[in-house]
Amino acid sequence: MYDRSPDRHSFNSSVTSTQPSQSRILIADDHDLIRETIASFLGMRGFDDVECVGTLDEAINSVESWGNFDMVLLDLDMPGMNGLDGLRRMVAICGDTPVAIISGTNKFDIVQSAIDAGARGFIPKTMPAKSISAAIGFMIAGEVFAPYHILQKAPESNEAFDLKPREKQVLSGLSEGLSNKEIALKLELHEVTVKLHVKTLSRKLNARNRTHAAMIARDHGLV
Amino acid sequence: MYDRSPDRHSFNSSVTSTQPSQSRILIADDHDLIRETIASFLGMRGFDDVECVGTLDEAINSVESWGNFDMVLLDLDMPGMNGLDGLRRMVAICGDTPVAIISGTNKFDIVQSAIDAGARGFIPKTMPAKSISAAIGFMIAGEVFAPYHILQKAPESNEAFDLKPREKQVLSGLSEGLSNKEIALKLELHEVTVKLHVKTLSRKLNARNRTHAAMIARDHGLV
DNA sequence: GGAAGAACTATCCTTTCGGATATTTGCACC
DNA sequence: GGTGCAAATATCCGAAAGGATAGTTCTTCC
Repeated sequence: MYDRSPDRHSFNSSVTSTQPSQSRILIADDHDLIRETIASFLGMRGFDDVECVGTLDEAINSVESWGNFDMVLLDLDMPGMNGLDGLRRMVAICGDTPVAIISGTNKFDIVQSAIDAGARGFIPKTMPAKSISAAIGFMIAGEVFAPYHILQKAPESNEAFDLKPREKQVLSGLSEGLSNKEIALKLELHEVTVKLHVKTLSRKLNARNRTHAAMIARDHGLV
Repeated sequence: MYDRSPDRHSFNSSVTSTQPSQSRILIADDHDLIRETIASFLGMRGFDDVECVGTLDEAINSVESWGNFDMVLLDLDMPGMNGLDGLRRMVAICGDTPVAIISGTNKFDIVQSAIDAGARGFIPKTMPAKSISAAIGFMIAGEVFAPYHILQKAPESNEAFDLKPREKQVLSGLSEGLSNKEIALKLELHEVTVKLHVKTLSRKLNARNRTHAAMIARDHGLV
């Protein structure tokens, strides 16, 4: 959200420099390779002052003793993190400076809860280094960042169920909360037939009953 | 999505330069002020080659005669755009180069459909110039961009129903497709009690039955 | 023109839902 | 200690859902 916190880099201070300027960035990741790769890439992109550590404790230590970072990146699976608890600790001591999670996973729920827990953004490790640095610039600018594609609701794994047309129609009736009789009326079928469709479609969706089927349909965007 | 299109700027070409490098950007907006503001700001940030036009036709003209832009920004409300049609036309002739929509509105649906229509991103005019340039860098890097806060599902008009805690629990059972008996087991209640809750909660949600209640719950994000 | 399969219909039966009405329990507030 | 209220429980009953099995159209395809 734009109003999430004050933008420490004012408009004026930026227009007089060109891009990243003097940003201090802290990277905390227990994999040397990843850490160094990102660090070196950031260095080339003008983020000149990058510090690297391998655990949450070291990261907290750095922040507390050196402070005034412009951006903190935390690996979600790093020692000491304990899920999002580590993030919360870091956010608490970081105040206004943005803290972002960097992780191998890219589950929608995790991204969501990370940001709810105070993260200024979420960077998947699958993201090209070039994009990562753009994202970091974005977060330093005060925005909240998360890659578009994982913000999308589940990839609409759609059509793996191969429902027949009739079944789809019945399913859509289901998700309106209609009874079999009402669906039958609507589709000009007999109630028994609708019951049959409900049964088979439920089996295809692997649903335990009509309600479950409707929910599954909704989750997969097939209504 | 990362695989949306080839990344014309390879990793190597980037690491040897610092940041934006020589990117040609086309801005199409009918408001002089906005156009010039963005353009001048981009110029200061190293996007050295920015061209400005005021209508879709001019924009298309520029692309066709000069070509090889690295990024095209289209105002959604500009003359000639006609909603997303203009976007589609531009995308069609732009090939791999990213086309983004820039607009005053920030409705979730519009963002969604713009990207579905081929936009590489969506930039609200309320966004600070600094963030805009970061976003542009991000899109040039091959990513899809949309501001986090409008990607969030509709503001969860939530809690207009004032369900009691038990009712919420039962509701969540409902939306898993559980039977009353199963819900009772899970919550350590008796089946009859669950039935009572289902009835009252359905009335509160204005649902015609359990399935409908589950769908309404899902629609309003209260599960 | 017969085989195969899809969509639909018919019966039968058990379980679950949904609704109505009444009673009990526990808690908070004078 | 009585009043009020929310949550839970108890019966009863008709309607709907769910499962199984069998039969009917109708088309398609060889």
